[in-house]
Amino acid sequence: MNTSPRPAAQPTSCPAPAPVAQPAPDPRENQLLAGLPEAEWSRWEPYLELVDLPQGQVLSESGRPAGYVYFPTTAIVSLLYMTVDGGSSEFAVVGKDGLVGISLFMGGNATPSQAVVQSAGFAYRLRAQAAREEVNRAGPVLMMLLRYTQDLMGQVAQTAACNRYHSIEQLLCRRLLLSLDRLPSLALFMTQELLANLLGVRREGVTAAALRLQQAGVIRYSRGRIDVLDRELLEQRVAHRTGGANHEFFSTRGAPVAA
Amino acid sequence: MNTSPRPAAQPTSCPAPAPVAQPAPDPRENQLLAGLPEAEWSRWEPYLELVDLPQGQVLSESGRPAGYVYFPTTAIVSLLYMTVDGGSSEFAVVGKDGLVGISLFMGGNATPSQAVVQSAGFAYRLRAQAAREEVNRAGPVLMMLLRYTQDLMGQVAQTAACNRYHSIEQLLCRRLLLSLDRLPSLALFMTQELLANLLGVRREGVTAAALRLQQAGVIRYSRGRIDVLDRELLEQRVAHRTGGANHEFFSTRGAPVAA
DNA sequence: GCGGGTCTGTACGCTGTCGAACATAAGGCG
DNA sequence: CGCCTTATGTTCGACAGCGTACAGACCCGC
Repeated sequence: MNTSPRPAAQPTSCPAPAPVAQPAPDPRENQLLAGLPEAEWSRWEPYLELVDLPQGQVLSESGRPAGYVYFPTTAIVSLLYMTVDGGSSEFAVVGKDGLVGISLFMGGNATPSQAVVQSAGFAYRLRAQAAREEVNRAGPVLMMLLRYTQDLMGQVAQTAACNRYHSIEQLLCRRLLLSLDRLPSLALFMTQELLANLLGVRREGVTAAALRLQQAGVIRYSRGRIDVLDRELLEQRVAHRTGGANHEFFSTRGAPVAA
Repeated sequence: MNTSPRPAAQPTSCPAPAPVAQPAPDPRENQLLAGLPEAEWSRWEPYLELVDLPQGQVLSESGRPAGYVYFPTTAIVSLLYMTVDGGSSEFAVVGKDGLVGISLFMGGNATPSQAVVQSAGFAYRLRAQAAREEVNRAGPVLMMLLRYTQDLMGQVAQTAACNRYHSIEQLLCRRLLLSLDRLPSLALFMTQELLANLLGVRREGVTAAALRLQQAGVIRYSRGRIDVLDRELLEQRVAHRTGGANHEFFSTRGAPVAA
């Protein structure tokens, strides 16, 4: 049984991925923005505001309403479910494939969750009010929102299943892939401690799993930097079982994110 | 590590709760229908069709599109995430508080999930086409849908957290409460085998936990029937830890569904 | 009332994860 | 260069949950 509350998975200031100023990316690197019809897009463009999100920044909290909807391009955001004792558990990851701030459209009581920037980078944001108006038009933007919400639901459901069936190593592999899918490079910047908090396991467990992965030539890492050497192996390991059946999952996304 | 695939959590034909014909309930026992403004309601009423759902019936499957949206009144439906090896894991429970068939509105690629009637009872259903038209009006119905989707997302996220942190006994307590919240009585009709499949644990684990609960006077059970004797105790046990902290969760719903 | 199917209880060995405490290594900074 | 902080590696005992196998108990139908 578990005992002490897992610390909320936030700061643990990682070595900044790149202290150099990155070029500001095109808003339409975000796949949702890219998918908008021309009409909606031209209406939106003037309102989109570029922001540079540092690792650890909290974009929205359960209590107070967030003022913006964020469309990440190079940033990656964790959605965390908060426990009353201050712990947390990641239930979804949002990058250039999605948007942060669904609850703004949805109304209703928000869940006790937090959106925290997990990997520093850029995002474009839109004032909540503007976003809501767009929804009321019931046009393509609403459809986009609904479609994404559906995807997100799938990701969360899968997370639930993974949390039930997967070993630490599998959880780790899946989590690395989730970040990998949303970044251009093969380098991830997160400590084992941070990963442990996101996954809801002990840091030692992550260490052990990471060691195995390194020895197998899947990854190489050192002090907060993880280089993925062989993505295919990573994908295999998500579904790999020693004994009998695998509880392999269907992949939500194009690439075999597996589970 | 896990090994053999958990059997999909479907039939295991339970003793039918009540072979007697129940009186057909008012559609507005469903809380979503009850919350509709008069105008929408009168437009809908003619199209609502009462159905008596037997335990085990599959309302929607990942592949083929479901033809109806269901609003349960006395029935309870499990949403299951399917693994490739035929196993399944419940990620949400829908009763009179909700609706089955969100994906109909949402478009996009559906997740590999299944909606299975978990507790026999009544529901009102609406043709998919009619439902979709209603959404396009962008009126109160859409708002209702969005609000419920938000709630559901919360439930799924909580399930993910529970699956990570909770012991079998806690999972069991939570699951009983989820059903209890959606039924009028204190009697549940589900075998330990079925519960095990829903929770993604071994049946023996459920047996052990159920024994403890019975000895503590929380429940009484026999061959597929579970009577809740003390709901408060049940709620306490969800958050109860032997050792240190609890990872107690916030409750999504009015009553302290806890976690 | 007898048989067979179903539901529940029990036992055993095994492994993964946990909690705790400590050891080593790699950078940052003065 | 040496100190200090942070990240990673290691060890140990404890135990929850797993897979397997089987025994009793209850219900139903013949």
